[in-house]
Amino acid sequence: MDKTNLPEPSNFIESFINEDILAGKHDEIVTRFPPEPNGYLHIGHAKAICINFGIKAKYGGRCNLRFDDTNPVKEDNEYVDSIQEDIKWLGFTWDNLYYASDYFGEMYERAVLLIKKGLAYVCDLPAEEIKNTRGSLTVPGVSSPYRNRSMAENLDLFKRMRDGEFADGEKVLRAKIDMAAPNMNMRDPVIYRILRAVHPHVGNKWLIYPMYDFAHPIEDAVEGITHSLCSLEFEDHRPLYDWFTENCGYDPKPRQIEFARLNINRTIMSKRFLKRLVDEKVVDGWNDPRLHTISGMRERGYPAVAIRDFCGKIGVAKAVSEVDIQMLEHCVRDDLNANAFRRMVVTKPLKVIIENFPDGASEKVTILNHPDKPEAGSHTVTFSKEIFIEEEDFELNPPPKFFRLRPDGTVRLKGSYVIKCTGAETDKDGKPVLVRAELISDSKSGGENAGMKVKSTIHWVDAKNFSDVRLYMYDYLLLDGNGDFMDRINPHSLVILEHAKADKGLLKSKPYDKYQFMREGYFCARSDFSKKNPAFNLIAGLKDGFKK
RNA sequence: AGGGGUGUAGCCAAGCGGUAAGGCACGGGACUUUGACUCCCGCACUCGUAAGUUCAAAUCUUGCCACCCCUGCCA
Repeated sequence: MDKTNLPEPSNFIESFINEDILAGKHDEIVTRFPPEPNGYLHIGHAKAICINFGIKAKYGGRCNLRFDDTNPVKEDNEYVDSIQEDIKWLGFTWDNLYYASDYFGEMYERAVLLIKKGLAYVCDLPAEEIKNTRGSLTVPGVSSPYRNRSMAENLDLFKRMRDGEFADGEKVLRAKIDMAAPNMNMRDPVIYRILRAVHPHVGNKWLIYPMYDFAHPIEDAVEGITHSLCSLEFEDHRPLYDWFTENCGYDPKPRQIEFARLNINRTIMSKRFLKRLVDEKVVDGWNDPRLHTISGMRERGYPAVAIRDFCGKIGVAKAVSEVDIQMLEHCVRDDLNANAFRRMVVTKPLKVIIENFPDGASEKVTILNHPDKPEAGSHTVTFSKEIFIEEEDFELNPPPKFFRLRPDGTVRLKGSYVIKCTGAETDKDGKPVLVRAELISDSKSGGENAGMKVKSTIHWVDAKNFSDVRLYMYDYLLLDGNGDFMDRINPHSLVILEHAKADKGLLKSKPYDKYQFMREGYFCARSDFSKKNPAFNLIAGLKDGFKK
């Protein structure tokens, strides 16, 4: 590493890395993302992924993907597949793909080494007894009666544990550290347990499985990880982590650094709850668009770049915090606004009849796909005597500062004419059901009066040529105080819109399943991501439609 | 005989002895074929708190307060 030209650190982790480089500890910086394949990745994982892969990019180093699969009872290959897909979709490429289970032989050997050093022993205490003798936060633990078995006996017993001579749970291997340590993790932690389970990656090759605290430092050391980044709850484990790398004879040793995990208000990110939502069929699966799993967000139409941008903006620190969901939405809007194709959609249709437009006639109107990027091309929609506008874009008795359509008022139809309202029909409740208007000739885009000033522009759809689509906009799932699930309606979110009317160019095919609209990358800014605007048209973006 | 962490604006977050970056949110204005976007302007005399050291403290010292994590054969 060039010590004279270190990258400017943007957080405390990078400051540590720079210090280590300056101290001459490393030639190359190596990180890893080590998920346990026991669930789908969510936005919280995205933070860890961005940090680890971000360091790789910044320091020109490496970053591995490693499945931390040391507990076969919780893991499944469905998850190893989804995790890879999600990381790739987020835009990252790992240097190597490893499985912790491929190191089981190495780990076994290191455990034997600990026994030979007198630093580990086989304990026959049942789980309950181990718990009882561990002491409490304020009371020291008491030593296991098996703590002083001879090295030869320990070696023999451990080998027989491996060979299947004992039942599950009958014996464990423990590190011999300090039963009186104030740090509970150091009170002779279990490092191997007997478990008869088929492992998704290594099958039934092993009957004993290493525990996280023992396995993780070895995994990191074997791969030459220089900086092992994890979340805050592992701070207490760092002394153990260092104890294992030291006593198992690894050099150089990886350095564990902890950072605060991501919390976002109003969103569920705990794997336990996510799994419950899926298992209890509250949602349709791990990729349900209402979820903030990576696959759910992909399904909903979040651009990957927005998620990366978000992770960069929230920073990395050690204070427990809760980021406002608006920060995420801002990042989404930012990308959509810059890149998404514009399309018009009317979600609550109100019919307008243009009285001075010939019956049965129809005109073509060309609209830029993106207002700032003519190179993105354009699309054509039709205009005829009857159109739909948004219900809320017309007010019979407009409040002050209402700039859209009103009796005798004018408004610009996006990409088309300026119209003047000549009347309206209401139902028995006084709610407008039909608006009459006339267009101002030559006010059409490109026409002589195209430049005429109007207070506002609204979106519309030709009543003769629209696509009838079902739009489903879900809010975030929330938990109530009792931990039971409930749906909550977001003030700026529409829940279910049965029949929206969209300009014909918008959708490719029929019929639409309920999430297709979002999957195809269209966004309704008004409902999904609008800050507050009462009348804003659909910002639509084809997923791959427009390359920046 | 508990231990380990963290407190900077409504929400994130820089800052590491020289007089409080930036983003989100919010408020005001300009612009606008969508009131969006964009662009300006505003938004912490103060950094959990109380003392102390210093010419100078968010930064150093001490006490106190608040919150988070730790007693799985989970990770």
